[in-house]
Amino acid sequence: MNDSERRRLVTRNTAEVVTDEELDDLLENDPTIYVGYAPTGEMHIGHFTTIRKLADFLRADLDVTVLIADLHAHLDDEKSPFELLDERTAYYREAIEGMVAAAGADPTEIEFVEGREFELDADYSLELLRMAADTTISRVQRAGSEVVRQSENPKLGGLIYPLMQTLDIDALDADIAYGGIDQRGIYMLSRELFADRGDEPPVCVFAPLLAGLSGGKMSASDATSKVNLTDDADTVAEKLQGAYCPQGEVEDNGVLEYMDYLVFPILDERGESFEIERPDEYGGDLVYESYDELEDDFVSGELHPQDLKNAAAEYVSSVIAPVRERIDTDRLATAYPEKYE
RNA sequence: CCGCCCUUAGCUCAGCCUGGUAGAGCAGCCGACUGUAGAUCGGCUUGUCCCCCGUUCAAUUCGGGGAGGGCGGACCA
Repeated sequence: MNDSERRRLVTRNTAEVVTDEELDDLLENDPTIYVGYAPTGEMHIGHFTTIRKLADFLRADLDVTVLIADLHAHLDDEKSPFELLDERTAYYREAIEGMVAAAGADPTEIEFVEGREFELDADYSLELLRMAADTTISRVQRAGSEVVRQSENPKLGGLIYPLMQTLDIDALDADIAYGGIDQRGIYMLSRELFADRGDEPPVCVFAPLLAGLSGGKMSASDATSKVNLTDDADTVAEKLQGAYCPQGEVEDNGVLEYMDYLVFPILDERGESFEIERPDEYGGDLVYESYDELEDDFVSGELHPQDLKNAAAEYVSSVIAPVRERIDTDRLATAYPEKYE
């Protein structure tokens, strides 16, 4: 595989790369890339869009490491109780493997690591303390503001969080730090801290974040604003039916984003097209080979939101189906006892 | 260790002084209107009033204790 093809695989469907030049340099060798997920709430379709890209990284022949950041899950305002860390870690790993497989790659090629395996090592702890001694509260707060839960009475844990994430890059020997664009603040701080220590800063690749179905940002607490990986076909249809989707508008349109970032990339991989059934009175069925064609028709008014929603629900459901089937519901229940009695 | 303040609907809070089991805004849900959703209009729901004990016919309200949280003081050897 030549460099430009690798580059295309690594960067397609991303929100930002910092920096392009540094990435090019790395791709001349065999770079390692890592992404971390804190096993907090149930995984949803937003995770799928970032995880789907891991398949691209594997195809580009990168060394992919996935960190299940168990300590981070607890450190961030105790989103996960300490006692549930093991169960949630197991659930996250299983779900992530399912998503990678659903994206057409082999999950066994990924190296999975858990935070407690190395974040408690003496040298890691020492570096953490040295970093804490040298970093102001406001800088860390600002870096983590998009990721760490904000509250009136923030815990110390939320300040340690970005520092540990920075040390993880080093500890896992990652040349590239990958994550959602919400991670940008933390990784930009990481790059500065690396430079301060005289180390080579990581290249950062950011995935776009899916908008919420109710318009605006996706909210973890608003169940109707996102599709869960365990949602069945009817639930998916119900949620998409209720989605904010103004005719002809692309802005804040969650339904279109689902198509762009999730459905079309996967259809692409399978070599399938997007087919919309439409009553004759409205013009009959439609077929799209690419997202751009679909967006054009939507903007022009040729494609009505209701017809899009109907088809979108089916495709979204079919895309998450393999993940849904792979998730062990008993494990899910023990990982979230307050939700599944 | 000491002092002061806070804890009421999913969220932000009012009510408590002058006891009679509670309200607003937002959110949410339903209906109307659009071939979707939203916006708009109409309607509706929601509560161990942090816990325990006491006073009282009656406590969210008064008294005592406790828990959780916040702020300040003291200490700076």
